[in-house]
Amino acid sequence: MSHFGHQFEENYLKELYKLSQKDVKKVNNTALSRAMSLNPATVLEMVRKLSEKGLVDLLPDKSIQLTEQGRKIGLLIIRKHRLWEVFLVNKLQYKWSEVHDLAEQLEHVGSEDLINRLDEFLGFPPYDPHGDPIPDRHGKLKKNTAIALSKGAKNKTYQVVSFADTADSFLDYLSKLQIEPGCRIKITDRLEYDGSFSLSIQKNTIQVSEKVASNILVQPVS
Amino acid sequence: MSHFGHQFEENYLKELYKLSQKDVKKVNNTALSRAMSLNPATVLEMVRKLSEKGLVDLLPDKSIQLTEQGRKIGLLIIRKHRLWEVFLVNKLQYKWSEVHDLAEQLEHVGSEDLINRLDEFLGFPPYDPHGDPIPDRHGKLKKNTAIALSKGAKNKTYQVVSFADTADSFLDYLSKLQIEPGCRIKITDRLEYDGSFSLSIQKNTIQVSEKVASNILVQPVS
DNA sequence: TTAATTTATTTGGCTTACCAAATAAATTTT
DNA sequence: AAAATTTATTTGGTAAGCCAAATAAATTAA
Repeated sequence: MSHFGHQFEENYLKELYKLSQKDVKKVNNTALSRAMSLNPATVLEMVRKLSEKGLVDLLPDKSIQLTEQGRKIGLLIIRKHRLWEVFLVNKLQYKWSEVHDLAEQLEHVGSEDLINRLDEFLGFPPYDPHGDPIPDRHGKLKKNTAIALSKGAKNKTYQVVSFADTADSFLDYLSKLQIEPGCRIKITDRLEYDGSFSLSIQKNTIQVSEKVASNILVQPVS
Repeated sequence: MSHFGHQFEENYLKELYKLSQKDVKKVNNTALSRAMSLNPATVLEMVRKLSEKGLVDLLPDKSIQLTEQGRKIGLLIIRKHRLWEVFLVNKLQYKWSEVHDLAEQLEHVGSEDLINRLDEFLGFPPYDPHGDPIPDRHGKLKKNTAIALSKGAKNKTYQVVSFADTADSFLDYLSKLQIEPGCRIKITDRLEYDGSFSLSIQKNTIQVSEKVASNILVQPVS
């Protein structure tokens, strides 16, 4: 079934890359299984194959680590994903909240050459429509200094950079609240009871849960 | 493995559609197997599944026929394939001879909405880079009425559809003359002596040999 | 440190799309 | 019509990627 190229492999490597960015601690089998919504047995099996291929190292403490080669592929998939998102939004007039699922399919298509051409066609965009930086063709990624909005302080204003959760339903919810990359949000209050936030956005005040706030990545406005 | 959408199904339906166009005679299991380079047992199995899904009819004489529903899907895949080819050639500067494999991957991506947007983005091209007609969103397929430019009439304007000769050197020559699919050419004169043509392209007038003109496929502009 | 819990691993099984080889059925040659 | 050939179908088997349930090992709590 080489019909499918290395789609499965690529998804594992991409997820491992994401996890390695997110958490400081080691990535173990349970973490990866949960992140991918797959059975641990399945993941263990696959991870061993990746290890045989030299894409992953299985450390003695059972943590899973990308090799240099594996990291490169994971990052390439992220690059592809984000560039296709730019294409869908800038060229095909999709809303930024609609493109994730399509990009998940497109990210496995074709060659590195294709994505380099797409990059050029799009004018080498540095960020995707969600505000996430796009790795360049050498794998260089801009540093992201964003914090979760939930870590912000009352009465301070922040600029939205990107979102930690990329589910379409979440992005859809955000766009209905007019929360999008680049916009400004002031934390007007916080409810101790359930940790929820009152936010002021363009003269509207809205309420969001702590979970939502923790998935909105922002930068302090100077 | 619904992970892969209906990629397999789609390939069978696409191939059946192509066969139904090509040959007048019935399509049997052997023909389909050969066309797809698959074992007859494999194909029989799959065709039965397609039949259960109402995408294909198995006639008493063992011939395989697309149902209306199946035909629609097959044609949609062809539409997707050809539109992606146009994208790759017109926007990403691929050569016509390089795009088939990539288009075979892209044709299974995403939704009908995606391809309609792509269609619009590309300006509703009637033909792909190989000169094959692209079905419109309603499944209407233009009759391929392309003729060689050398068969055209003086003082008439034509739109370039494709090229009969696909040698790199020829395509290179054409692109230097700014002759490309979709562009308009008016035949301003013809030299009886050697059959060569005077053409007007975007306010420039150029001379081409009869041989060159015979390899440029065009459509009359109404 | 013992018990409880969490994590890792093994085992047996499922489904899908594939194949080779055997048999059955139909068609073509002779 | 009988023989030869081609086509259709059946049978048994493979590899991937997945899962549930059982067991083993490690970690955390008591």
